[in-house]
Amino acid sequence: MSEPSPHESDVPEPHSSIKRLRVDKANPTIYDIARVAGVNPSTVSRALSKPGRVSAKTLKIIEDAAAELNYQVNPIARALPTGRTNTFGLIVADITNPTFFDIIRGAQTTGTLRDYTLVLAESAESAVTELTTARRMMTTVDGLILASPRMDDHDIRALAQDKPVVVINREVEGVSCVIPDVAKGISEAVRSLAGNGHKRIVFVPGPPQSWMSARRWDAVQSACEWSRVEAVRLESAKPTVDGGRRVARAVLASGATAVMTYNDLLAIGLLQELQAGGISVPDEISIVGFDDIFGADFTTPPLTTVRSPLGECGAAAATRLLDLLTDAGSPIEIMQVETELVLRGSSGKVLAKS
Amino acid sequence: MSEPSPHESDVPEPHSSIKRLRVDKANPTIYDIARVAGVNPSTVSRALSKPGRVSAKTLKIIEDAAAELNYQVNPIARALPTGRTNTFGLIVADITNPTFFDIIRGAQTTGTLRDYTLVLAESAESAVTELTTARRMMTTVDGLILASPRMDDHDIRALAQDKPVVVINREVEGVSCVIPDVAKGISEAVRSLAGNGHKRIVFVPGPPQSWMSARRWDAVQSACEWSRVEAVRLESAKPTVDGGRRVARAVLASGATAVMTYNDLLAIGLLQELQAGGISVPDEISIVGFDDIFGADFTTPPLTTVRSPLGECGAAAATRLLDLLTDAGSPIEIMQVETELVLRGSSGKVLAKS
DNA sequence: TTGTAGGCGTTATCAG
DNA sequence: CTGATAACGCCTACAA
Repeated sequence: MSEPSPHESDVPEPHSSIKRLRVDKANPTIYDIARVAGVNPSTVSRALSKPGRVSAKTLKIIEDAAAELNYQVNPIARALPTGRTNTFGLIVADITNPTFFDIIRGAQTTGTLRDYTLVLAESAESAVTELTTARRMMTTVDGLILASPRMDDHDIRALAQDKPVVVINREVEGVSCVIPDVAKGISEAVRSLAGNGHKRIVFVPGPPQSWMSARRWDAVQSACEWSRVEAVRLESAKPTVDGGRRVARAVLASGATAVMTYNDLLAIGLLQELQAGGISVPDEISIVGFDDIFGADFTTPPLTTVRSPLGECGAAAATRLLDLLTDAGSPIEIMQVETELVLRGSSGKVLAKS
Repeated sequence: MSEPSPHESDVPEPHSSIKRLRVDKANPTIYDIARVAGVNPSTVSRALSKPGRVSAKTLKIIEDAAAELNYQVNPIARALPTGRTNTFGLIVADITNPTFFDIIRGAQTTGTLRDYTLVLAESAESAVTELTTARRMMTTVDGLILASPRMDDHDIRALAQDKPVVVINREVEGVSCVIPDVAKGISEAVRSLAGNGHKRIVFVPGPPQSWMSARRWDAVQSACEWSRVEAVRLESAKPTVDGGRRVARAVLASGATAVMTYNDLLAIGLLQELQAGGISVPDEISIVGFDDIFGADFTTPPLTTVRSPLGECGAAAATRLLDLLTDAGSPIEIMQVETELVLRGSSGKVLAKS
């Protein structure tokens, strides 16, 4: 018991090359570079970060040394004195919802383009989780994108006071937002439905806290008014495929010949449930979704929907955020992106019923 | 001229509350806490990180002070001495591909559960981008998940030597992997097709570098052999809906009555194209996809597919990684997750043609 | 149990 | 243009 086995394995050290004594060091620092380059660490720092604050000659020496040592900056060491991490956060309401996939994608892609990396989190549709997550993130990232946030305007503004914040799918006074202009797409949709003889449109709203849901309903109402079509609204539904299934009965009961849903997920669930119940779409009832998510055109009939350029939103938000991070002040606070009707098979003429 | 105006403004200082002198400081540090708590900073550090290394009394004092000052640890300051960021990276081959959404979701969710935050990046299907990204990430995160990596085994092992790495959808010797066991699902699928009278199955492979694609083809071959069905293979196709459309002609030309595709995207594109060409599915040709991605059941007929539990893969990989991060050594290197046939409408009996 | 002192890898402020 | 030297905020032996 007193003698621990000296060597568990006597396997010879692989690749034990003496001349690489320091070259293979796990994480070479600017001190190591300084040593082989024969300069002061601070000079190395300058050479590697600032552009022309160092003579061309020593720059070369330092770069060579860095290359030889296979040096990589330590981002967190750099972040400590500077406070910048070259990182931005994205918080989505529900990572389960494909709507956000496009947003994530857009943000990630344009972030990478500008050498920023994406930190992703979700709020699980909870305002408090969202705020907590945001707060924690704030300490790590340079800026934050909030996609369809559920927390108070107040809290959002508070966050924005700390570091740049961009909000997607909601308008918050005093903070930069990118919001789809629903008016155009919705009026196109309503006009199309009206043109097909629909007299009564029922709207299936999403979560009550959803700013976007309210905006969409507003737009549906005014478009209907304009087109002299009656607009009715159901109770809030969970914005999922299953939520759509659940709402089918109420939709039927509404007596409308056309449905517009808060999002495509609802529309798809509704479509499935109606078809399962023997209802023909669009002959008996027309369905119009919202967003044009991935898979919206997989259904039969493919879903007519008001496309919201989600990917663009994510990209625009990231661009805006990164601009805020570099430029000092940019006046524009609200970016609108266009929505448009994507006419597919799930909407059409109203057929005489009896 | 000799008397300067004594007070430029006589306006009383707004909100000059003396007691908040330090309370409202932007970013309180453990030093601030130490001051108000009347202890040494190091004690604060202990109190806030270590469990029972501090007396209950002073702990209370410190916690109160922290709460009062609204203290939040600075993760990057903490990361510098410890080297741990409570962060893990996930690199996916193509953020455009819905297959990865579930993986992302699974990883994000279980990461959050264990108080880790997710850093997301994509390699755009490029081996070099992937390696570069991975290298850069390595400096910031505690561990890395590689989903369907495209780089060399060698490079992956090199990364894994630095920090814990878990690979999804590929087997790399010496590094932890979570891979769907395709055999079960595929043999179920082939048996089902054989049972429906199919004598010749054509397989549409994915990207040539895809380890998974090769495995799937292998499994299809051996399952077919076992079921005494002929298996043929087409050229590699882009694993997208569009790729699926493009391959329709070749599928038809193969003379097979059933197709199995590398993934669902291919299957869906193929389905659409065949139907557009007046071919009836599954009456004239059966289609079996792979993965069971979101939307696979939106089609008409809904897609029969070999489900790969993507979300589970993401979750399992994250769990494994986090275990590696906390526990010292865990022997298990390969986690297999089961695949299973999801029988839906796109496959069925072969009908006599003429 | 608590305080002291040094360090983590960079940047930043001064001199020189 | 370059070299010292002090932060940045926290952790961690080591000592008291």
